[in-house]
Amino acid sequence: MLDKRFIRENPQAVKDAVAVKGLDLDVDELLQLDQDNRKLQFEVDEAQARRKSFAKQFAKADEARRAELRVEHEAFDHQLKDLREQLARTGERLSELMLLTPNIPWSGAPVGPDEAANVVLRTVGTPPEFDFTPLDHTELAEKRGWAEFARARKVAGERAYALVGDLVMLERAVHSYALDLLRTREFTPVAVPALVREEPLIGTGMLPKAREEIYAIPEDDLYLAGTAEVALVGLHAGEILDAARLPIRYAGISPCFRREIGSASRDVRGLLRVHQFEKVEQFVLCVADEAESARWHAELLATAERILTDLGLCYEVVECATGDMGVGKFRMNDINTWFPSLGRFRETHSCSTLHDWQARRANLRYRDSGGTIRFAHTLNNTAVATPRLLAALLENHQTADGAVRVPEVLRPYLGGRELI
RNA sequence: GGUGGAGUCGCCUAGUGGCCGAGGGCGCACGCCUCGAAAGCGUGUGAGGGGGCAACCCCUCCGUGGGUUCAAAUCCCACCUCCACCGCCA
Repeated sequence: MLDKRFIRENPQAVKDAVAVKGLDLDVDELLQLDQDNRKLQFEVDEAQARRKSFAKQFAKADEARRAELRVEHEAFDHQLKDLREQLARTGERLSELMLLTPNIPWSGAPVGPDEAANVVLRTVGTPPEFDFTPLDHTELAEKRGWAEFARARKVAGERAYALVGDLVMLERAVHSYALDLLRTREFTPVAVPALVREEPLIGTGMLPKAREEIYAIPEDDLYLAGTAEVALVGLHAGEILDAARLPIRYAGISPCFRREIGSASRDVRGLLRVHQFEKVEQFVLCVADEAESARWHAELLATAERILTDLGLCYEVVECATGDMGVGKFRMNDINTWFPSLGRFRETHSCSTLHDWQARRANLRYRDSGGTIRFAHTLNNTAVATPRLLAALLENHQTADGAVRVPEVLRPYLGGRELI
């Protein structure tokens, strides 16, 4: 969400953002509604003031005067009710549109309608070369008895999987390693609810835009979150934090659920695109300073890169285009990891700065040293998301005899084993 | 799941229809006092929206949403959350 005052003063910037992000939002309608709304607000305020003085007169009046006042009030009351209804209507429509206002993307973002316009900033590491025919992760996992697909689908439908044996231990190792690394960087581990209410989904910007991507449990008015970010922002929604508490750094862990409606019948095989997965998420809540959040963005990105380097994986860092970054984002960098079976890079991490767009929705503020209340900046990036990252580890570190070399950083979590 | 109780300005609390335009205490800030501090005394101390060039003014908010009334923190209804006890349960 943007500041109404900003929209009023910079309508063109908002229209440009709508255009480069490929959105459908009538900014002029929004401006008109905003104007109407303020006019109505003024009229209601005036009427309300009259009503208050009315009630006061009434309290002091004798019975005869009261009878008169009652008659006068009745006419006036209709008017007030009518104004209130009008205000409620425009207010409702206005907030609907406000929830659709995009963040203004940073000037360095490539302009383009989708990921085809993304720009690769750097490639780190080299894809492995095999002197044997490598298996894809699905074949390898099945060969080693590390996953159940057919049986899992009996239980949970398409895209379902069950990890088995050493692959479970590897998943745990990857998560433990990521959490430990983040703890050394003063990120507090938080295990958050994945089952969430509507408010935090609106607060983070997942709703109303991505409704079809989210599992809903209507009996209980709950949803399954697609990322820990939902709960992490939600934890502080509505609060006014003391600036001394910032920056807040969380390593959020949670199961993540995605309906993958937009990707129906893509990547249905294996562990690349699943409905339920596990993620360690990096999250930062900091003061509303562009330089400050830019520094955190760089650090979140660097940490993710460090993780991939530690895991011995080859990756590329991408500057995401305006049309790919999503409504709320100021800047987004994806990290794509090399998958031998695909012969290309696939997204494993996504690093985003939202400026105060998310904080405005979640009403998440802080009091700065001068006592001024401001909306905070929020940022997030994947640390590790499995099983997609496990698939990368299997494929990149496989040996000729169907084993997988364990990256050194994971060995302490696997009883020192070099191979699984 | 059942029964009972509760949710007020950072914290504690007063407040059963008009004097609440929300009182008090704690905390905090500033001032006085002091060599300095503590104590004491005094003053101030929520958020959001709107109007005006401005000093300033107005409106909304007492968990949330409805309702009753000329008038609601206060009465009614629903929901949310918390507490206690009972039942069930990984």
